[in-house]
This record gives sequence, C-alpha cells and structure tokens, in this order.
Amino acid sequence: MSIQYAILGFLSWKPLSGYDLKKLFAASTVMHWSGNSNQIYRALVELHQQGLVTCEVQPQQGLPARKEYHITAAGQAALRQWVMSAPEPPLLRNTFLVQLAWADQLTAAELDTLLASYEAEMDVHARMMREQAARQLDTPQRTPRERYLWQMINENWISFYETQLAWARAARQASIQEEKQP
Amino acid sequence: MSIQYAILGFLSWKPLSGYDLKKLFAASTVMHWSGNSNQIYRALVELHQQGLVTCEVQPQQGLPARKEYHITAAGQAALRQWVMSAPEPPLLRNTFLVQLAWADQLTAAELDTLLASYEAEMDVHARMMREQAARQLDTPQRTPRERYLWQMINENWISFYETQLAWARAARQASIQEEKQP
DNA sequence: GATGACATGTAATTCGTTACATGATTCC
DNA sequence: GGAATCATGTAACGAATTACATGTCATC
Repeated sequence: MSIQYAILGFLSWKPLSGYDLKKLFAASTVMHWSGNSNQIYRALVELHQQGLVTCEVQPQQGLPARKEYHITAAGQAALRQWVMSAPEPPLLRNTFLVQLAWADQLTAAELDTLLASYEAEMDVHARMMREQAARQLDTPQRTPRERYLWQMINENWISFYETQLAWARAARQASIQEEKQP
Repeated sequence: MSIQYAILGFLSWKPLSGYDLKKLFAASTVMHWSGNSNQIYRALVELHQQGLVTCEVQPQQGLPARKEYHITAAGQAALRQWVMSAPEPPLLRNTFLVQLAWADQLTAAELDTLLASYEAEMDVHARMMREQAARQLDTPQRTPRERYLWQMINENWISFYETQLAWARAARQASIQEEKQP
C-alpha cells in the first residue's frame, strides 16, 4: 500500500519515470524498498487508474518510450491526507533474538562469538548510516523544514543501529559476569 | 524459514501440539509471529518430513486427535546448528518515517500532532514491554543463563521502543526550534 | 442460545523479492 | 567482445496474514 504514497512523494518533487523511481528506491537506504520493477510499474498503473498521476509518453528512437509520470492535484491531496493519517507502529523483526532465545545450549565462548558478530554487524550499519547522513546523499534541500525532516529520518536510523550496538556490548559484558557467578 | 527453528526451540522445552504452539506464538510479543495456523501446521509437516520431530497422535473422544510433536536428536542438533549460525541483520520498516519524509507540506501544528501521536504510541509500547518483562510472562526459568538471555531479549525490545520515544521527543523539540527561526 | 476453549486444517490475498525477457547505445 | 546505462515489463516464488471450514464440549 504505502509504496504508492512513497511514489507520490517522489513525484511531488518532480515528474519521474518508473526507471527513475526504481533508482531512487534502490539508492535510498532509508526507504526500505528494494526498488524492484514489478512493484513500481504495477503501482504506477494503479495510481494512474485512480487518477492520482498522469502519464506523458515521450517516444525515443531506439529506446522504449519513456513514460514520465506527473502528480495530479488529486494525487497531491491524497498524499497530504496520507501523511497526516495516524502513524502505524514500526515493524521490527529480529531473527537474531530468536536465535538468542535458545542459545542456552551454547558454550560461553560460542555465545560470546555470536554476540560479537552481531555487535560487529551493527557497528558496520551504524557507520554506514552516519556516513550517508553526513553526505546527505538523499536529502532534498527544498526548504529548511524538509532538510530538518530528512535529518530526523536519518537520525532515527542511526539511533536504531547505535542502540542495537550498545545493547550487544552490554549483553556481552553481562554474559561475562554471568559466567563468573554461576 | 526461521519459524521452523522457533518451533524446534519451543519443542526443546517440552512436547507440544500445533494448537499449543499457536497460543505460544500469539502470546509472546517478542516472537514476532502472529500465531496463524497456516504457517504452524505446514511447518510441523515439513519438520516431520525432515525427521526433526516425531508425532504422537493421542485420540480423544469428541475432539479431533491431538498431535503431540516431540523433538528428535536430529532436531536438537539442527536447532543448535542454527542458533550458532551467523546472525542476519534485523529488518525494520517504519512507515511513519516515509510519512515524515513528505511532511513538509503540513502546518507546524499538524506536524506536531503527528509526532505527538507517534510519541504516544511508542510510549504505550515501551510501557507494555516493561510490564511484560517485569512479570516475566514468557521467560522460562530453566537455568540462570536462560533467564539472563530472555531478559536480554526483553531489554532489546524495551530499548527499541524507548529509543523511538526519545527520538520522537527530540524531533518535536527540534521542530519547535525550527519554527522560531525560519 | 451464544461465546469461547479445544483441535485440526485449507483458501485467498497481500506484499515483497529475485530472476527473466527484450533491445539499443555507449564506454572500456 | 563485454559490461553498464537506459527503459519497459512479466514470471515465479516466498513469507506472512486474515478469513474460512468443521465439530465437540463447557460455561454464561
């Protein structure tokens, strides 16, 4: 559902083709979609049917026609409506926690290795996010308000990975303490 | 895939029926599955085919036969193997952040309402998690190690919601500051 | 008489992913 | 010659959810 609104959002910046959108999704780490053509092209057809976008076909020699989608007034209204709608809770699934749930059968060393590799992974992700935020790769600069909003989004992701990282470190420490007092 | 291992994990405690597992999944907030019969019964068939569980049918008068699944030695080995395997990164999708990405068109008041309702939601979740952890509803008490592991799992969830909560508060504050200096 | 627990399962639907198919042009 | 970019799309598959189907027994 919400990928349609994400597309409308991008189109509210400027007219784009399916191919453009695909690249935008693939590039942005914060939009969690993979940028696969299946979803995007189908979503565009649906948005067109609902009258939320119009399609401008630009024939090209040799290449398939470029279909440039423009957001309509109805589309802008629908986007605004959705943006204002009550937020749904974030959905988090961490298979690693399921692994941990039955890690009692591991040795202390094995458990520490496991936690260490999670820690390392979270560290990598946290760094990546911090770098990307610093470069502001996908931060539009239209208004100061918008810049601030995208910074907040980046910070949300950073804080997520940093929290995981801190948790992993604490878990390792606690695990060592546990071991000493059986 | 990993729901099979979660099932094996529960069965490593004691033999259970599909119905039992369904209730366990539905009750535990930390296992993110909804506890729907489709997945569970299919997973049990597959585990049985793989020889990781055995099935003991207990006929009952009036009621459909209760199929009690027992973990096998192969099942225990497979579980251990999986628990030790390299953790995959947690998967987080937060539609609210997508909403925020195009919240520039909202008034300051509307934006604050939006952030406030996210804040409230995260607060509720954080409280729920903290309560559940305090009551240790789904914390098995077999060994001190296992108790500690499940505490860590609970703390992971709590820290997630608390981080989101803190982020929402900071975002609201920053939003107010932004407004004063345009 | 209705609801809910017990207990099994199937069907339909949604969402998302990877891989495939086609075909020209440009760069190394 | 091979890879990457441009540009459209389809097919196959997997994971997960809700809703449906069936039937008994106990409780309110």
